[in-house]
Amino acid sequence: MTTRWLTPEEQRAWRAYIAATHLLEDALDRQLQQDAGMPHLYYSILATLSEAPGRQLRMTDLAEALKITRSRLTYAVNRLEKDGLVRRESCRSDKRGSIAVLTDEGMAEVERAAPGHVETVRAALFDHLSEEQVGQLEEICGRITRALEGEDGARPAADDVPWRRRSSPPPCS
Amino acid sequence: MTTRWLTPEEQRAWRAYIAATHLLEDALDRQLQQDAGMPHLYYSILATLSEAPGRQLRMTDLAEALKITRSRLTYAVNRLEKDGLVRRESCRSDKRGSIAVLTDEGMAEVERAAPGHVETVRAALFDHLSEEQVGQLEEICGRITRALEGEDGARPAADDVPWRRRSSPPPCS
DNA sequence: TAAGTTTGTTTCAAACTTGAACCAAGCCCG
DNA sequence: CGGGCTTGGTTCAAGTTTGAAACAAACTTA
Repeated sequence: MTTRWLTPEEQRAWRAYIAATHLLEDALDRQLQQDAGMPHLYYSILATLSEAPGRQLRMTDLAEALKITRSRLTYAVNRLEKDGLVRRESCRSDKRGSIAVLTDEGMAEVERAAPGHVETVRAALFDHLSEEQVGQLEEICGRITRALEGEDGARPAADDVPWRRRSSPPPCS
Repeated sequence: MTTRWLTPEEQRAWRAYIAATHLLEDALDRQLQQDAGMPHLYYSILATLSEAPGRQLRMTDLAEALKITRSRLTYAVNRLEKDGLVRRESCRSDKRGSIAVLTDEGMAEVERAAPGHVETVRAALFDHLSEEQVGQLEEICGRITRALEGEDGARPAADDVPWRRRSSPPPCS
C-alpha cells in the first residue's frame, strides 16, 4: 500500500494543531502552576471530582473521564492526597475498587483557582472563536475521540457518563 | 470583575478538546514508540530538521518551530545525538549558537517511520474530517496560536519562517 | 573599552509520565 | 469447590519535562 501523504492543506492544519496544542498546554500549566501550584491535569482531576455526585469517583472512571492512564492517575492522586485535597476511600461493593473523594479543602482550592483558570481558557481560546467555531471545535474533537475509541472499546461518550448530566457551577476542567 | 464562566456549549467543546488531545497524543506516542522507539516529539524534531535547508536548524529556531522550551529541546537532542540521528555543530557566525544537523542515519529513520506515522495521523484525524473541517481546524488552531503568541512576542507565523517554504516529500511532523 | 544587559544554550534537581510487572478480588464454568 | 481468566489498582525503574540557575558570547552605551 503506497502511503497516502498529507495534502498541503492537511499539512498546514496539522502543523497548526501541533503548535496550538503545545502552546495551550504550556499556557494552562504555567498559569495553574503559578496560581494553584499544580499542573493542569491535577486541576482537571479536582474539577472533575467537584462535579461528580458526592464529589467522588472511582479511579477507573476518573481515568476514563480524563482519558489518561491509570498509573498516571495513581501518581497524581497520591500527590493530591499528600496535599490534602483528595482522600481515598475503599469501595464497599467491590473490594478491589478505590474511590477518590474531593476533600473540603480540595473543593475550596478548586473554587479559589477556577476563576483564573477559566479566564486563561477564555483568553487563549474562546474569546477568539465565534459561536460557530466553538461548535466546529467540538465536532472535530468528537470525531477524533470516536476515531480513537472506536478502535477497540465502545465506551460511552463523555456526555453520556451518568454523573456528567448535571447543571451547577462550572469550574471547567 | 465577576468571572465569565463557560457557556454549556463552550464547556462541551472544552471537554471534547481535552479528551481528543489526550487521546491523540497518546496514540501518536504509542505508535511511534513501537515503530521508531521514540516519542512523538522526537520524531517531530527529526521531521522538522528533514525539511530544513541543509537538514539543519539552530536550536532556538527548532524550539520555536515546535513551540517547545529550549531545555526540553536540549534534552531531546541529547538523546537523538546519542542515537546517532542528529549531530550538533557549532555556529560559525555566532559562537553562542548550536546547530542541530540531521545525520544520514536520522534521515533514513524519518523516511522509514514516516509512512506509519502519517497513516496514524490519517486514521485518527484526517480520514474523519471533511475538507471544510480541515480548514476550520487550521483556522481555530491559528487563532489559539495568535492569541498566545500575540501576548508578548510578535514572532512570525510558522508558514512565514523561511525554511518552511519548500515543496518536497512531507514526513509530516 | 569596561560595565551592564541581552541572547543562546546547557545544567541540575525535582517533579512527572510510561509501560510492564504485580497483586488482589471478582467472575466463570466444569 | 478450584482452577483459570478478567478487572481494578498500585508499584517500580527508566525516561522525560520543568523551571530556575549558570555560562558564555554578543551587544550597548557611557
